[in-house]
Amino acid sequence: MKFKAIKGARDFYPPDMEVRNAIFDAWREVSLRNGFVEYDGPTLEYLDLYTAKSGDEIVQQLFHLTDRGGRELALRPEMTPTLARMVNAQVATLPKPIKWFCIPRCYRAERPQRGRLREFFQWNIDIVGLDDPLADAETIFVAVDLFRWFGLSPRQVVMKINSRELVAHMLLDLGVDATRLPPLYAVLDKRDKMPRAAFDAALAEILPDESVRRAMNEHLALPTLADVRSARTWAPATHDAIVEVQKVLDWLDRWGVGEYCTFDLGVVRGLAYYTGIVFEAYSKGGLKRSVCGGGRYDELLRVLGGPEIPAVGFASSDVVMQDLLDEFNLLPGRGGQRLDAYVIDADPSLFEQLISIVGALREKGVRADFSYRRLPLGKQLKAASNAGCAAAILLGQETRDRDVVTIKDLATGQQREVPRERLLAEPVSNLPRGGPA
RNA sequence: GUGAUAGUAGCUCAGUCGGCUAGAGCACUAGGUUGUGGUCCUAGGGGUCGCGGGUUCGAAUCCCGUCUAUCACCCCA
Repeated sequence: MKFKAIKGARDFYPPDMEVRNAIFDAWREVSLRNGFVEYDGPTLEYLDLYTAKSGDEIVQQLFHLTDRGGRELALRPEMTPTLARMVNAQVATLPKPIKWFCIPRCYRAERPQRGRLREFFQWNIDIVGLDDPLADAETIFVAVDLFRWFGLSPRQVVMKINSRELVAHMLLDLGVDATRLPPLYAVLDKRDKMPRAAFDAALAEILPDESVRRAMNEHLALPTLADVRSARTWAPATHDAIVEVQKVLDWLDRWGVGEYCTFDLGVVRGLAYYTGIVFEAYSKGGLKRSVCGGGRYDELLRVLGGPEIPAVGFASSDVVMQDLLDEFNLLPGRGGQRLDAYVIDADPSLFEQLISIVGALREKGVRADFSYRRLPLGKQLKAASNAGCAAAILLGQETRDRDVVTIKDLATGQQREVPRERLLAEPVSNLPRGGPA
């Protein structure tokens, strides 16, 4: 092959498109049924939108170009800066809270791996303008609601919930210097991925005081929120953070998804801008990858030139979602095209009538097709089956003599005659199943 | 961007101590079948063995480079 798709990009053949659409449909339906509305923005943005948020290093990790006017542009690596820009532009007039979702195509100039490509789709859910644990809880609920949509059980996926604020205040209470927190988050985020010795070494570099390290390791290993609460006498700010996490967990219980959710002090997220609740969903199967992640980012809109306005949200990629569904055999079947009716002539002399009937059916919203070649009846039926069709409509001698057509249910093999006029007047009620959606 | 492993038909793979026109299953196309499909039988198309170079009388097979994929780093927005 002389020409290939570029590295880390995918071709979507019709069967792949079916899977992708099934995931998009789920994302869209779940978003809508939770009260979110869809938005979108440009794929290309000014490069500084991303450097303002993430610093200059980000440039190495995204595709960027200079246009003919000398402007530095970038293919969007994520949606949040665009969201912030759009919200900031109309922040005075948008009714709050803003509940928006988006399914953007995004680009990252990284080395591709499983679950991680250079071109991918992301599902983004954000609530802007509501500083209340209820918003955090609802955001998490939406992610879990998607798992339920696909039939994923609490035995297959888990939503781990934590709070940056809680971790921060715990560490301050335990004697950690405030300036050490950001580098600590980065190390803590990788705790499960690195060997124990490497973790200890990295930790010792940030926290030279061994007694502080020991206290931290002890307290961060506490399995439940109740354990944390009773571990020692915490400062008021720490106590407030505990109460806030408890509220989120209580709301999720009340919403009926408590079984999916668990408190986990190990989830801190690598990103610098998270300010409160953070969460990550994981497969409980072999897939050792986070399938969606997010949290509260109350500073970001201000950093990007807007007012101080609270926000919480998450993102999840179609690549990881597909891997997750595949792992549990929940990918929708690749059934081929869906047709309602395949119209067949038993004799080439009926072909012109066939075309008229196909035209009339299509006008009524019936997904109808036919064979271009005048094949024997058996071959046309075979073509109907291969097209994934519910019904065949046969035109034959009976059509010529009595103006009736024969409708054959391709699933059961049963067939019956129907006057042509009746079929065309009420095609949906005369066809075995399917019909316009 | 760094390192490791792999690449044979659309898919899953056989074939390598270097040797004749490179194979199978599935899929695809056609026929068996002039008014009844899914099964079955037969035949066919499809490969510069990822690409380029080297060694050799001779390379799918050995060597180098490169591309792509996978894995570990980096990063994970």
